[in-house]
Amino acid sequence: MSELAQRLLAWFDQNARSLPWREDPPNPYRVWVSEMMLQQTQVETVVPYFERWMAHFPTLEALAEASVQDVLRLWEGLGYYHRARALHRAAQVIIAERDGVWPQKAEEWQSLPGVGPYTAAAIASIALGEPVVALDGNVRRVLARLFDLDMPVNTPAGEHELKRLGQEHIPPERPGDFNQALMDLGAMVCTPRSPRCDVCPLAELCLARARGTQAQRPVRQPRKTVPHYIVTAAVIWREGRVLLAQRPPQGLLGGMWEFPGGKQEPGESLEAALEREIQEELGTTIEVGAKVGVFQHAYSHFRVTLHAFHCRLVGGEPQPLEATALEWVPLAHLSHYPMGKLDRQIARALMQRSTPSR
DNA sequence: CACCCGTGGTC
DNA sequence: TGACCAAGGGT
Repeated sequence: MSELAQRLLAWFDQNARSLPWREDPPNPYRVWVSEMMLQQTQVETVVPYFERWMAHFPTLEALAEASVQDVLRLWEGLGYYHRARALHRAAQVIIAERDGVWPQKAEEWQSLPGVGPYTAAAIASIALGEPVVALDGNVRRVLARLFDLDMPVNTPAGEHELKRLGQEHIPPERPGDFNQALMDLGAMVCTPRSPRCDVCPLAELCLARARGTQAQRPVRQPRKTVPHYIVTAAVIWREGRVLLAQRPPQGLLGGMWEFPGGKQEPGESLEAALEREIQEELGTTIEVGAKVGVFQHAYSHFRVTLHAFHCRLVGGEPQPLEATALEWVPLAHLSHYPMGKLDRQIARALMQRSTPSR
C-alpha cells in the first residue's frame, strides 16, 4: 500500500464522520440512496432527508412500489428532482428486470438511470469492494492539491489525469474507505477556502503545500454568468380553493406543482404578462388583483424575481394546455403537493395570511 | 461537448 | 450582494 493510502486510512480510522449510511457491512440499498441524494448536495443537507426516506421506503421493494408523487414529496427541497424519478425508476428496473438482484460491478451500476461514473464507482467501492476511484468535487480538489495539478479539473484531460492519479494509489484492501477518506478529508480539512494544512495527515506529501499553491488549486475553467428573469404567478381563487398546475415530467422541476404564470417580456406590465401567460397556459382569462408578495430565487442556471398576485377567473374553465394536470386545492392540502422552493414560498404566504399565529 | 437541472451556505 | 461551491447525470 502506498504511503499516501496508509496515512489517509490511518486518519480515516480516527476521524471518519459517523453517517447513517455508513454501516458494517454496508447495505447496498442505503449506500445507493445516499449516493443519489449526495450528488451536488452536502452531507448535512442530506442526512435528515435520508432518515425520512428510510422511514418511508426502508427497502428496494418498498421504493419500487411507491407512487411518483410520494417519491417527489419526500425529495422536495433537495433539488435536481430528476434524481428522485431516476432512483424510483431504477428500483423498478432492479425488481422487474434483475429479479431484485443488485448489480455486482461499477459498470453494471452505471447502466441504471441516474447512476453515472461517480455514483457507480462510489457504490461499487463501498458496497462491493471494487477498487475504482470515485471522483467527486472533494476528491478532485484533494488530488489536484496533492499533485499540484495545473490543468483545469473540469475538462476531459484534467478528469483523466485525476483518475489516473487516484487509481495509482487506491488500495485493493479498502477501496471504499479510501474514497470516503478522500471525501471526508476534502470536507473537513482540505476545504475549498482556508484549508487546514496544519492538521492534514497528508501535508508532508502535498505538492501544493510545498509550493504554496493551495489557494490556486484546483484550477477550473470559468462558468458563464446567469441571466435574471422577472416572472409572475397567479393565485386563482374559486370557492376557497386555489388552482395548482402540475409541470410536465421532463425539464425544470419535472412533475412538481406550481401556481401558473410566466416571464415578463420587455415593455410589458406585470399584470399584462400574467394575463397573457394564463391565456397561453390555461386558455382562459383572469382579472389580476392584489399582490401576494415578491419572492427571490436562484436556480442552477438563472435567477428570478417572482411577483405573485391574487386573481379571479373571468373567462371559461381552465384547460391544462401546457400542464400535465390542474387541480383546485384547499389551502390545508397544499402540503400534499410537491413544489419547488419558490412555489412553496407562495403557498406559505397564503397559509400565514389565512391562519395567523397568536 | 455545451447546456440543462435546485438548493443552501459562504465570503 | 452576487459569485462560487457542493458526494453529478442526462442529452
